[in-house]
Amino acid sequence: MNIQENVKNTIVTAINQGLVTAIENGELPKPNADMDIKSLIYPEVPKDTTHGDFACNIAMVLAKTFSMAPRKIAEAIVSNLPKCEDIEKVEIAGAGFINFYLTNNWLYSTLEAIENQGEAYGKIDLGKGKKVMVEFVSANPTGPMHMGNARGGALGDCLASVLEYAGYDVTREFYINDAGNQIEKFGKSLNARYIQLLKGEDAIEFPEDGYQGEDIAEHAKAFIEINGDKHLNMSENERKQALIDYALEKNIVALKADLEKYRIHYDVWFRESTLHESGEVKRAIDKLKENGYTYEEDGAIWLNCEKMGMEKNEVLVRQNGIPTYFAADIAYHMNKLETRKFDWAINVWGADHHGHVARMKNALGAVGIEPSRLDVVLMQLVRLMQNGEVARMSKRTGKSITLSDLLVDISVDAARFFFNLRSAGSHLDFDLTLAAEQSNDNPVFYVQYAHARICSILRLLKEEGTDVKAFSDVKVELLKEPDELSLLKKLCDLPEEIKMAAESLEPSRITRYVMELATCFHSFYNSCRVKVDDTELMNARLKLIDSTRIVIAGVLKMLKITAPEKM
RNA sequence: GCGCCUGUAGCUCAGCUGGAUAGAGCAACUGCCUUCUAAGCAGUAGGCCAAGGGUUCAAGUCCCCUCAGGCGCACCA
Repeated sequence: MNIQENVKNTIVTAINQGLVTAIENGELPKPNADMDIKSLIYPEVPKDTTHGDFACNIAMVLAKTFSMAPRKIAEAIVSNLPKCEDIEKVEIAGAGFINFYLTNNWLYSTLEAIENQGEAYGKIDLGKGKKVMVEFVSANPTGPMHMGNARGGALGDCLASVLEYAGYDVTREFYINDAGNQIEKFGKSLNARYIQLLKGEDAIEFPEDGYQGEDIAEHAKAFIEINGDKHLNMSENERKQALIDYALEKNIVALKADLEKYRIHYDVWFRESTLHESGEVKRAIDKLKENGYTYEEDGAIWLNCEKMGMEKNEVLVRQNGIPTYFAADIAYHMNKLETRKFDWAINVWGADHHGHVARMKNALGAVGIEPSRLDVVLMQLVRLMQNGEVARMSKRTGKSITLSDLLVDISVDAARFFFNLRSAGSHLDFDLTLAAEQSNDNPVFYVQYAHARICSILRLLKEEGTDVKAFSDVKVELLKEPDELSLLKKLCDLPEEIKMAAESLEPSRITRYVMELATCFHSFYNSCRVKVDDTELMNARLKLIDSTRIVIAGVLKMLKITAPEKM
């Protein structure tokens, strides 16, 4: 049950009825028969609370249609509004706003909803059980994860949680790029380090475009410790393959471990190589051929993107017969949307891949899949700073800075919260030095502190024999201080916030919501005491803060952040 | 050159299908702990919403143009 939505519906119905009556009375002109006036009625929460609980601009919207002054229209509507016990008073203000002041009953019923639903409060049925896959991070398995993956991880994981709350059947997936060029490069790099370790630095030249990181040499060294030098006599291809098989598995295990530490658990780890082995890549290309979107040139097979209104054509199969990443990606999305029958696929990509979005969607259209079934959340890249300067390498270790390095300096709670503070589209500078120094300033502690404070009061009162009462035994109407009401209002907002976060694919809304909720609580805490002589009032406030505790804990759990009872 | 993203307080960012006086946090300043956790609260100050045009009763929000920054434009992924 979404209380706010119900209240809005009540108001829409009332306004609509007022309109209809006014038209019947002849106080307002008759609109065209095909005009759906009801759909134009949008009550919204005014920024300024003195403008009522909900405001509606319908009179201004209809001014032109009716050729009347907005205030006149508003007066006609208001004088014909049906009686409604939830509406305390209605005022016409400003240019023609109709402001609704409601009784507090709807706010009080929030406490009942929280009691009934517990930590599930806030869940809605926007998704109606539709199957959606969120694919995120999908970091290159040739090395450890960087700061961008840290942001993408927090973003994707929380987006998945938000969609779960919104009623979708969500699968989290990691796409392992264990095929293609970068694996080839990985193999060449490993091979070079392997030979250098056994036969000396000068025995083989390190590939120009190879992976320079120390982790490559470490893999080669560990490989030698296990297998000795027996691979030296094999063909280069056999040796490379053995090295790749060994190092890739190690890397994947490390990726899994790092992500688990970051509290991200995937339902599926999907390997690109399986798409090649199963023939799905070939089938995707055949399908494109069949539908007339391919042609051959210079010995390569091309996708005719110009035919789909795009500027540039793309290679699907190289001259050497090896399919491109793009071809595999088309097969992958066919696998998601056709083979595995997901209704909706969401990918979290770094903004540097934005050029790929339109191509991918068009390619889906070309194989007969509705492109709107794929959404891509583009995340702006993280620019890593250290001591106020742009940093590429960690000054401490000399290696590039990884997710695990980050988690040495700041807590998982702080990292997840920080990376979900801003919308995906905002460019982000991340100063590791500052983050480590000021981790106490991280707003996550502000929210956790609110939770701990509530727990502390509950503990104290419990020791004195006072427990939280059931909603039906509490005189909630005693809650009427401004800070009590704004806290109630904020609690009431959660389902609506979930809805907006899900619709806009912006989990950062929820992070900001829970901060605002904490603000409401802290204000309440400073202006109203819970432990007061008036037992009825104490019980009402106790109910209020316990409900707040449940909501904060629930939201933090959704974001996979701990909710400490003491700080 | 073409395309995508961004530009709002000193700094980092919100601003919901256009709505009433543009909001937070940090930094600065002033108050509030013998009473439930001061990791908190209340308040002051800080703005030509990058510049210019347009649409509208109404523009930070929509359209056009310019400027600045980031990122793309491979038989890489």
